[in-house]
Amino acid sequence: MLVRIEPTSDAPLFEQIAASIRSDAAAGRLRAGDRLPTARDVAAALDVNLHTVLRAYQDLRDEGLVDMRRGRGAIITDAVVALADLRNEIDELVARSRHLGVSPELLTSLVKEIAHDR
Amino acid sequence: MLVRIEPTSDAPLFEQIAASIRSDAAAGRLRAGDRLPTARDVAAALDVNLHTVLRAYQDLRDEGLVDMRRGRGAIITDAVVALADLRNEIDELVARSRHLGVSPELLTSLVKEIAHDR
DNA sequence: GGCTTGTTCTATTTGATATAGAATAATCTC
DNA sequence: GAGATTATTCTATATCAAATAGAACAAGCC
Repeated sequence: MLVRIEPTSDAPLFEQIAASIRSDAAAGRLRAGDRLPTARDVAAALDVNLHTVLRAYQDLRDEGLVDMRRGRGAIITDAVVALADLRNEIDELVARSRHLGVSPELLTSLVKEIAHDR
Repeated sequence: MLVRIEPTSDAPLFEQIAASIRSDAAAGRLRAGDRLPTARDVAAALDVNLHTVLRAYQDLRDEGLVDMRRGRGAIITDAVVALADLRNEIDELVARSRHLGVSPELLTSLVKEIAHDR
């Protein structure tokens, strides 16, 4: 499994790392029970600090996508199944939003608000 | 029109202001051509800095939801129509996501990534 | 001309980001 | 059980972006 970051992107490193893994999960390239590479390995491979990778992993844990334990590493949870199910619907929503001329920023902001309300 | 902020929320003020207006727009409480209260009025009413309100307004402009010009103020664009159309679909996606046990954070992150990709 | 309104400039404070080192505790392997 | 592995926690620091703030400016309106 390969974690990718964009050196030109202005998004924080830890967000890029998390996004890379989220993306793989939603695309079906990661399955429940799969182990992520250890934070130390990723840090070495990308030449970033261990804490930066762990911050990304912890965000993924907060989202419920991975399970973490010391000595064992980070493991993809069952949430990945639901995620793959949702993926098509998200694609459709994004496509429809684009067709209506609604900007990605506006769509994203609204989904965020509605998802967190109540 | 009433702009609301949550003093207890840890979300930035400008985001709360933008969210309040976005929410009104998506719910149909704002229509194309409607004028937002002037930034100075909102700043006075909420007792926040003028720049904080303008930052919120400028974000809404970047999203395409309002049109701004000096001397005239901030006016809701046609994008509000598409937004009301999308609202139901977003509600459904959020409901389905919740039913599948996917956290709001994970859903939001994924929508953001998919909407901004390509 | 005078008022209103967003825009721009400069400045400061606060918080997030990223890095670093070291100690710790749970888990696995042999 | 011994040792290695791995995430966790703690302290610390340098850098950069976010957020707030005051004042002057320029476009639009009556």
